[in-house]
Amino acid sequence: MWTDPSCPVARTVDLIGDRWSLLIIRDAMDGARSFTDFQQRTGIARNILADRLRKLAAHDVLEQVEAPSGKRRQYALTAAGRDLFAVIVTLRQWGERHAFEAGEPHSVLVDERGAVVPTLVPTAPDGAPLTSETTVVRK
Amino acid sequence: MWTDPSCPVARTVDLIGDRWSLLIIRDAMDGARSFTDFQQRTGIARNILADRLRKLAAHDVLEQVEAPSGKRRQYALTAAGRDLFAVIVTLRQWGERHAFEAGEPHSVLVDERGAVVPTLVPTAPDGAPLTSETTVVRK
DNA sequence: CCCGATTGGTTGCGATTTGCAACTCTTCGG
DNA sequence: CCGAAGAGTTGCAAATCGCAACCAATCGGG
Repeated sequence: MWTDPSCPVARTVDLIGDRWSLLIIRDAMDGARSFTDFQQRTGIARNILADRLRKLAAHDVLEQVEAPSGKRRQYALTAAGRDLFAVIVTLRQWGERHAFEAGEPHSVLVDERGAVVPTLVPTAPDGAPLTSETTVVRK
Repeated sequence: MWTDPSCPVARTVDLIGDRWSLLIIRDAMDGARSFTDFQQRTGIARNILADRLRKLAAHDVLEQVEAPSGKRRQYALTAAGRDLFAVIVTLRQWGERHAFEAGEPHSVLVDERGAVVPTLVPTAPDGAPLTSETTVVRK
């Protein structure tokens, strides 16, 4: 089932590591709920969207909920799906730094007061910044 | 060229958002340098690996460097590639929380002292934790 | 200096996966 | 009750992937 069973990175990538799943999750965090919401925001093909929504639901990232006043289905993030927020934020912040020309405009993530969300940096328990050179994977 | 030109998440996903690129970057951060290093660690097909290494180099995530004592090529992360560390860390931490059964063993990321790297949480400038519900994307 | 092993790919081809368009079935609004 | 959306499904054609075989350049030992 897993690409590399002992590595949490590989497992996560197996579950959500394709272009469309990540964009679907992004849009769910931005308020998308219906099939056509997702289809229009991402531009994904409808059959692939149906497949991805099924897989994300099967992996407990999304769930189907009954709309309050009707029969039409809605998709909502589960607790695990909402917990992907940090992943989406780091992808966004990397893109802002490295996928835009200097001065090229892009959207930004702000909190309820309108303040820009600070860059997420891995740190040691004492607060010192960490990099791949100052960390190691222990089996 | 871009799936959604104004969204930094979409741009990042366009560049590195496939299963193999992310695993290649993970392995590069873990010390992989040669073609066969990457091939053996990921298990990727050789032609696909050659293609991904080319693309990652074209997008300035990896670069080819001459090995000190010889002609054989090595791949190294660029500054932009090393800056993906936070992305790999959040993917890893999500996987640890949601892709393993309770009690199922997995590798962990530790700093030079051996201390486990704390969970990365998006926060407001004042340190308050943020979620997708307490943030908004401003165009 | 020569030979076999290793490294770093490339090529061909069959198996999957995607994307597009058309079609269906249900539901919502008036 | 009728027409328009919404939510998928189906049938292809085209693009990707994965495997195995092949190849050229090193490297390493004798």
